[in-house]
Amino acid sequence: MKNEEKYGAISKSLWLNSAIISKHLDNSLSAVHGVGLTEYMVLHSLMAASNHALRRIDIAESLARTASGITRILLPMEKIGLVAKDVNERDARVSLVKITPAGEVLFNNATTTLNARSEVLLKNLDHKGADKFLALLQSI
Amino acid sequence: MKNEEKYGAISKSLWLNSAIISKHLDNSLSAVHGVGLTEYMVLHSLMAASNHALRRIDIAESLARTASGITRILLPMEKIGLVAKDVNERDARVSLVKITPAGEVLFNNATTTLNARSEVLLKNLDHKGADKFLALLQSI
DNA sequence: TACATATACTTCACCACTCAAGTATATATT
DNA sequence: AATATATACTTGAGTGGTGAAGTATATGTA
Repeated sequence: MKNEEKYGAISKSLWLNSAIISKHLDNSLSAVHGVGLTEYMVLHSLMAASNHALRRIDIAESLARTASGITRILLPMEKIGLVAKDVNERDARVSLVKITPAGEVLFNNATTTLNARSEVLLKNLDHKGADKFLALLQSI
Repeated sequence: MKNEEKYGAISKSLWLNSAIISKHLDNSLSAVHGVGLTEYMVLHSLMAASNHALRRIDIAESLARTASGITRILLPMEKIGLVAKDVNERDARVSLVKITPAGEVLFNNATTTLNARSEVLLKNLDHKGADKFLALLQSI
């Protein structure tokens, strides 16, 4: 019984803080740079990839989105020139995505915003309920 | 320079894990109970409130959503009987929301699902990159 | 070689939001 | 009491997704 209660508190701390934090960061990015957290994460994945290119389905899995969601997200990103299509010569089914120089610039600027915003968020959270969040993660 | 780098890693760990975790939990709740993480959080807020009732605008703020978003989320929740409207006699502008018995049942079931799913997630994350996440939070 | 099955997307119809603008009620100022 | 301003929503138009079904290419099996 006591373990159940304890784990319930851990779980709650996890979903509550995760949801609120990611939503706040998403709002900040949208307001300042016109891209949401998902778009930023796509750029981040591309930056981390070899050749700065990835398959759509791999992006989907790593971001916990569906393939169709990635298709829709990439469409406007291609239009404004943040990413571009690339072909895979060995498999005509895949449509690789690569980041453009403009995409890299936006990614770097957005990273600065995100770092600043994270700092503020962590301080705010500390006042309210972040201590539980921390305790949770230490206990894993 | 070194501090900047270190904080950058902390920030990244924060947004990446928060976004992925909340998305996974959202997906699980939707699949099992037909409600998303936002709806669950609304129910949670109501359960925690005195009289199990809240103003829409307070829900919006605590969940980092807009007032109009809350209006739209509550509409289907009212239709399926998870919440109900209540009036504030002192201020005719406010439209209080209260949780129904059916809402409480769903909330309790969803909590069980969420706890189980959180446990799995935390274990999975440990394999990949949760250690950074933990290190981050310990360092705050 | 032919056929079944799997993979990598894309498209359609729909839900989950956001911002800007509108409505109704409350509060402060004169 | 009259008017300006603020608050608590709601509505319209548009973006960020989802699941199911469709298309094109690849792979395994007889």
